[in-house]
Amino acid sequence: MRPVAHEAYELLLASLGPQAWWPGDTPFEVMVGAVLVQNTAWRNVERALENLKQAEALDPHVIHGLAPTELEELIRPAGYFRIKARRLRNLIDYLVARYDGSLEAMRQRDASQLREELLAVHGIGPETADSILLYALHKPVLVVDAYTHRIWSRHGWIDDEADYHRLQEEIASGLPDDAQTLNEFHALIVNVGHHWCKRVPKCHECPLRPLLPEGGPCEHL
DNA sequence: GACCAGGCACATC
DNA sequence: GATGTGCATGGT
Repeated sequence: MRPVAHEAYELLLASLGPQAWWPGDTPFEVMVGAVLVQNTAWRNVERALENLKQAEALDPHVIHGLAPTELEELIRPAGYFRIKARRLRNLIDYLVARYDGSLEAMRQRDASQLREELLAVHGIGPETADSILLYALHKPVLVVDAYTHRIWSRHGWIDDEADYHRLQEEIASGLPDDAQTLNEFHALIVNVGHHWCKRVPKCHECPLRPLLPEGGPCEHL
């Protein structure tokens, strides 16, 4: 029997198709988006990114030079704007100080070292770090988010209490170790999250139903 | 008007 | 170590 992660991946890819995911014109935009989307709906992040573009501020050195209140106003639509302005600033301070603002330079280092560096930045936790590694730097790293956790625990594939790393190991060990697949996998999971596995779930129509043992249940069936 | 959204740090016990 | 709380906007 193949790992459930791989079964889920194939099933979702077949039913939903390739996602071509993480909106963003440049790696830097993706990185900024990763901070702005913390516990926030993506549509709100879009407004904030649009503001930054309009102000021609979607650039490490420009943001670096912005006054704190200017940055806050630009990203306000993304919510938690004071906190996020600080977090973004911390991240960009690091990017400028260590890599002269170049994501290309950053990408030359290996993923485990970058992960440590990112986690040392105040305001960057495991998910944000992994999102940057995968979607901005194209490193083969699995991103685990609230949807992943919800889906896996509701189907009984992992203990409810499992932390980020345990869930990440559990799922990643069943998937090929390449950025393209891990990107696609997380994108498919978010798609399921958006449409079927919210707080109020629609399990009956979910494409993952075939993976339930006969008679269910996902916790909400 | 309540509830929710692709986290994280911090306080308190 | 475990549990609880603040942070804020915009859509349903």
